[in-house]
Amino acid sequence: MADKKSKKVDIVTVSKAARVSPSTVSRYFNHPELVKSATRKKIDTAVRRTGYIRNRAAQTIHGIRSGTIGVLVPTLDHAIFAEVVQAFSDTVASQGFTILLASHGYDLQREYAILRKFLEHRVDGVVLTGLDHDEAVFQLLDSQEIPCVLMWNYSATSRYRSIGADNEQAGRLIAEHVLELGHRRVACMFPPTHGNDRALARRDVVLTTLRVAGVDVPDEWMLETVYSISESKQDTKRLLLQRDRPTALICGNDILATGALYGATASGLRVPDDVTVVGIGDFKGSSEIEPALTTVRLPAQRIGQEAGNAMVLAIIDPATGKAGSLNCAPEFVERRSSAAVKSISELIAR
Amino acid sequence: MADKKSKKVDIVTVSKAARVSPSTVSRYFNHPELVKSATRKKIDTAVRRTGYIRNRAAQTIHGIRSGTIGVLVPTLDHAIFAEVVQAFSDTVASQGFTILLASHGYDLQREYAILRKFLEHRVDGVVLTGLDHDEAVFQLLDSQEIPCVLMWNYSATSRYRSIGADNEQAGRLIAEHVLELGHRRVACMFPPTHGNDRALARRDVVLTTLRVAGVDVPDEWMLETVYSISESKQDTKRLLLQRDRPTALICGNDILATGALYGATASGLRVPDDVTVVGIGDFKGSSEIEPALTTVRLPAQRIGQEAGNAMVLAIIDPATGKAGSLNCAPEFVERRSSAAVKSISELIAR
DNA sequence: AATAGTTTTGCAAATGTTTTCATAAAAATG
DNA sequence: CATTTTTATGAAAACATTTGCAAAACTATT
Repeated sequence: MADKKSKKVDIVTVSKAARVSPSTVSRYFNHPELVKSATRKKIDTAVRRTGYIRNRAAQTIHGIRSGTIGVLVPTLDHAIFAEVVQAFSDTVASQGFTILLASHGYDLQREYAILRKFLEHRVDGVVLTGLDHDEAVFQLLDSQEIPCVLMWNYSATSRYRSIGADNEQAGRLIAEHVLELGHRRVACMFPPTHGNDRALARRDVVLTTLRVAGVDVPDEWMLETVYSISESKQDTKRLLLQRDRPTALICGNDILATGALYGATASGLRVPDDVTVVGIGDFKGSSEIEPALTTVRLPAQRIGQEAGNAMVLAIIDPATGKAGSLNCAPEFVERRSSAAVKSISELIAR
Repeated sequence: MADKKSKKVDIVTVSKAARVSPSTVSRYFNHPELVKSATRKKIDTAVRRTGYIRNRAAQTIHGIRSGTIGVLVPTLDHAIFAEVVQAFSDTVASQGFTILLASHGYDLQREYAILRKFLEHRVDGVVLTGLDHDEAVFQLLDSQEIPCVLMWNYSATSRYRSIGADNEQAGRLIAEHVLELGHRRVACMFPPTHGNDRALARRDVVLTTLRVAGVDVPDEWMLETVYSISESKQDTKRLLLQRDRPTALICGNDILATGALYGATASGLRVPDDVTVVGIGDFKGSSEIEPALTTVRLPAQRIGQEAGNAMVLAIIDPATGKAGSLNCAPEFVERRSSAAVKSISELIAR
């Protein structure tokens, strides 16, 4: 099979080989029930002999769906996004869709450019990460009337349908846990919030929750640390080596928390006896690390699936598909890295 | 901008708005130097006013490149693949290409189906992961005369151009290190090798290198463990809790090694004093974990970039672009998780 | 101002499909 | 067996572009 002088084989090549008209070949693919089974057989062998592969580009200009979905993430380098994308991709692939993937590296200008490129490819739908986007992005989306879902974060009031976890809830859960354990001297470590509404939402709510409970985080305990285990390990060591150190460290995500755990160990401190460390995310490995990390689970896989299903529905049935946002609720997970303050150390600290 | 009754705006809508012919609008995009700057201006505002977005599908049927590259990985759920894909994507994006991404989950049948789908979309090139693929896949590729690179692994004799690291070399490096440290009682932990030529190559060469040095790995020390920190932690605990335990554990990748490190800690053993643990990969976090992991670096980012550059070159200049395979050499990285056997424990063991 | 040369533009054909409509073939009905 | 109904096929138009060619509009040269 698959020779035919290797010159471009199109639907008319096939139709000649099968001695039928091009229309019939087209029908063979799109409405096989309309073609007699004898003809079907002829075409079948012709397709095989010629090695014909359908040309979706040619279909697409007839207003037929392209079968692609544009997925735009900040980066794939954070395992958590990779996990979401993987789940999304699997879900839509089972319905025959392929994803066009691009990342903007937290640069909102690039996001607009990439979106345009997606639209040039006539994607059937678009998935964006997070709630905040450039106004131009939203306007472009509006003008194209194309299904769009904002994945990863949830907000009841998002401009487009959002499917994801409520970051405020996640932040509140972890802050409340730390408070319940009796900690009053707490430090925070969050990633840079520029162009990152997830991190911003989490940080704000953590701080507010603490403040409401009468706990203020001094500036020098308010760390802004880039998403990296090594940076976080460094910063944690610096933080904990001071004589006047916090009894708890709340990290904006589990990567930072992992680095913090390593940093504490490297400083000769025991977690949770000397210091409590908590994260947000429940990434892979968070449950296995020693000590296992107390965190809040953001159900990445479920989010990817739900978003995938929602997207496919919106594409194949735009009427029904316009349903609302979906909160894949974060869930507090208590493990070994957090413990109640020791009354003695608390006393000494005063 | 961007209204125009929101009905389909195509190149003729624009041409009418600008009072020129469709051909001129087409030229404006494809050969701007051929259109007078006054006309260019007119078209420019018309495009803006109508909110026109080019239709790549319509271009593609003229044999013009689609501007997409199909990328096929086993899964995105392994951070290392995500990293490679990210680097690849960034590299080709800077040249105007977008990637179509799909994963086959180590199922070679699916790989063929996905490749076909890529070809239906008329991708300009295809990237496959690893060296081993179904014969049907290669034949399809042959018949389509489409640029293809095998990413992640290197082999001088691969059927298509391969750009990646030499896994045998990686395996040899780590095995030799363990031997040099004087270990004779060594265990191995590798992922299932079915459909995974990377893992297979590594395991084989590790075993051979050991055997040549007179070290045989008994069956019960030959662990097959799924790619997962928790599984690996479990299996390691089981392995190390036996009274008769190895002095070194060679892991097929850093994820397994990470789990092994946790497992050792959880068993109350110290690394490297009680047992040496080494990995392959140098994943993110491997240098920060306590103790820092001795491993072999597979330069994921570089591989992604090189593959991206090679692919773009092959697409825009098929003549020159046919260069050979590229070995992004693995590099031994000694850190804290490995140490020479203690003579005493060695004596006892004998 | 006429001519030649150059730049800019438009017309029409081509690209690989799908789809509507009409016709031909087959099956069902009397 | 003739007629009607149903089913299967083909012809041609449509889709959104690009491009080769020729005509038109400028510029430069005399």
